[in-house]
Amino acid sequence: MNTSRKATIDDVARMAGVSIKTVSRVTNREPNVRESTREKVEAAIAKLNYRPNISARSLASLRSHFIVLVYDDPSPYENPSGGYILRLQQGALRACGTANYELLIHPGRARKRDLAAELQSLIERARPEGMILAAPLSNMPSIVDAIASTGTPLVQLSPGKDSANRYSVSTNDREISAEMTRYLASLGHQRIAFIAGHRSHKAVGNRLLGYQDGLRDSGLNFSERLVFAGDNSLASGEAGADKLLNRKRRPTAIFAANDDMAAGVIRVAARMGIEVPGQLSVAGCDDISVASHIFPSLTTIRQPLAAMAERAALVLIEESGASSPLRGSEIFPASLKIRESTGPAPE
Amino acid sequence: MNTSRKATIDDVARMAGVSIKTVSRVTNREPNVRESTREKVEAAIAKLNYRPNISARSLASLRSHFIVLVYDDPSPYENPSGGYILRLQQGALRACGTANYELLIHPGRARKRDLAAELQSLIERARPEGMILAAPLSNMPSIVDAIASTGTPLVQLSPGKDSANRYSVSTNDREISAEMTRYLASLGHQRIAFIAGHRSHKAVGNRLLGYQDGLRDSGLNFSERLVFAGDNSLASGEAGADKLLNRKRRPTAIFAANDDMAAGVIRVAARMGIEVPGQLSVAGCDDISVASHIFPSLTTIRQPLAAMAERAALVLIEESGASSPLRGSEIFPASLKIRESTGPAPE
DNA sequence: GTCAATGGTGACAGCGCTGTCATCTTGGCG
DNA sequence: CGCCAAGATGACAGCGCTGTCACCATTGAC
Repeated sequence: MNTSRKATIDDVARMAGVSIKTVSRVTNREPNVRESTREKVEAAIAKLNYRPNISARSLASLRSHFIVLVYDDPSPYENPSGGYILRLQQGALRACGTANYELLIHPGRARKRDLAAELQSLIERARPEGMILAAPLSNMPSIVDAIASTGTPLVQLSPGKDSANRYSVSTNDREISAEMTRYLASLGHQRIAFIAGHRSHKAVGNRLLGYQDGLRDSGLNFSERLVFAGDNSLASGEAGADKLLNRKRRPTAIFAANDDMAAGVIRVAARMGIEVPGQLSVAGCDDISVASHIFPSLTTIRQPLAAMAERAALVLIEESGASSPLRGSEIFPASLKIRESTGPAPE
Repeated sequence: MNTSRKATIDDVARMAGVSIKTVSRVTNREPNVRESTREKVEAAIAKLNYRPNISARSLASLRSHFIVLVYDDPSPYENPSGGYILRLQQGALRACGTANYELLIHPGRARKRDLAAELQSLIERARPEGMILAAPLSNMPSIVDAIASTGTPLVQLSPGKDSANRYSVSTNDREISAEMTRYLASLGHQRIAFIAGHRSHKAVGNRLLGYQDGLRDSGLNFSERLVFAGDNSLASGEAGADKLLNRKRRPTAIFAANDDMAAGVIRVAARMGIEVPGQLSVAGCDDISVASHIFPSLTTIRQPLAAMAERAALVLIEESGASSPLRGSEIFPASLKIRESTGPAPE
């Protein structure tokens, strides 16, 4: 439309016949503006197509109107299946969109020594109003402390210790993993193996506990020999499957702590000519896109990632300005997603 | 460390015994600063751990020091495999990182009527220095024009018409698709089917042309009957496979215009008991994470998406401030990624 | 009818930086 | 040794907005 200069608050004020402060009050929904005045101002805003300049606003108010989502930059050889992060982004963006905030995404490399310093620098330069920290970064004390020390409100997307002075949004990993295990047991499986994830990922650790709970609930014994220590990667899932499926009494079900590893199991089974789910049931966790794209499609656990991230962003936006540090925790329950890869145990 | 007030340019100037303008010169790498002065200032910057405030800088300079990456928000039922976008993000972020820029990601819904208005509003509020538009948004004139009308530098991540006053970074879709087709022909395949993508996606359209080129190069005839019109989704790949594989003389190779559809073909083949690649070769395009996670892993075309986005960001950063509008185009060649899903034609 | 209490509004000083322009140095050269 | 151009530096006015505080206009209580 117009390539000319953008309207400023002065233009609006002049047109509406009020002071710029009153315009500011209207755009910020502050109280104490007479209805008729508000309407005049809003008309001028509409006519001029005025948008407050974000930089000026941030500078003047010390509120930047944006938050940062930080996650571990998935290195190509580790976990290229981006469903996880994308869903987090979607959720956070949803919250930002309705509140007129912007989202800065910031992939950090957990392996990098100075990620903490890097984040501090980002905070100092840009002054975000809050940060959302995704797992596994959210489990790393050095990162968490670095952010906390700047006073930036922080929401961790991982199980939080209630004691801590933090806010955390997480899912019921342990309970839902127990449920998955019980589900497999209810199909008649007696030897249910588990491929565990990387140690540093706390949520993934909880899944092992849930697996054990589920076995106990179903009257099955836990055996170390049915657990393989993976590292979240497809390759480690294949390695685990190789080992577990070549045992003399092989498991009839394998529950992997994430979908990448479960996909690895399915690949090995296909290569070995083991029918899934006829001879082997496979379950994963996370419901990343791969889960529904492979054959047989993967029974898995769907975490409400987008909802969790949305909530995290909302907490930051709402509490922004509050003086007391954020604390508390919320659990968003996950659900089983039964697909093709699980079925009754073979005779 | 310090929870106290952040250092400002005044603090640095005072400590270094120079004016704030000189500090500004140093942080912006402007010429005409004596070496010894520069060192004094840098020492002060280091000691105070000073970082220029982004908002203040944007406000004063009208340069926001950030660029926006806009892409079509993948609706859950359309293409949940985020490898595409994630790789674009990685590339753009790489360029931003080295240049000390920030990246704002902005998923828009192509289906939404007012995406153009939404982007204009974003531009007016935040004044990005440039925008990177990913396909298929980059093919939509309404979007492109809306951005162009604001004067914001724009790089399209899709084949550009040379005539246009735009900058585009794209890949050699047509040529590489021809190469894939020739590769399949070289394996002895005579009936090579093609599952086309959604019309609106220009790059995907080019792949059909490439397929035809490849057939011709290999002395094979093109037949409409071997082409199925998909829509980029897994489901449409399954539908295409269903149709193609139930023909009396079924194809021995299927080349799908993207990996989601190729994954669909593999799923259908597995369900029908057709061996891949023994009885059917399958090739995809994009090399999203799914490609390597399924069994058999997918032969596909790998586009240098990250490199393309990195280049796009770099163009914007470098040209930012230039008065003449950005124009030109670059081609980043893709490569075949031969994996398990293709093999010699059956007898 | 007077006086507080409250609601509504505006003047003005920054927020931390960069652009402009004036001023002061320096070094090269006749 | 003096002069001038180029190099180096600083003073200062904003960028467009919000926070503070002062002020005026109502209103209701007495």
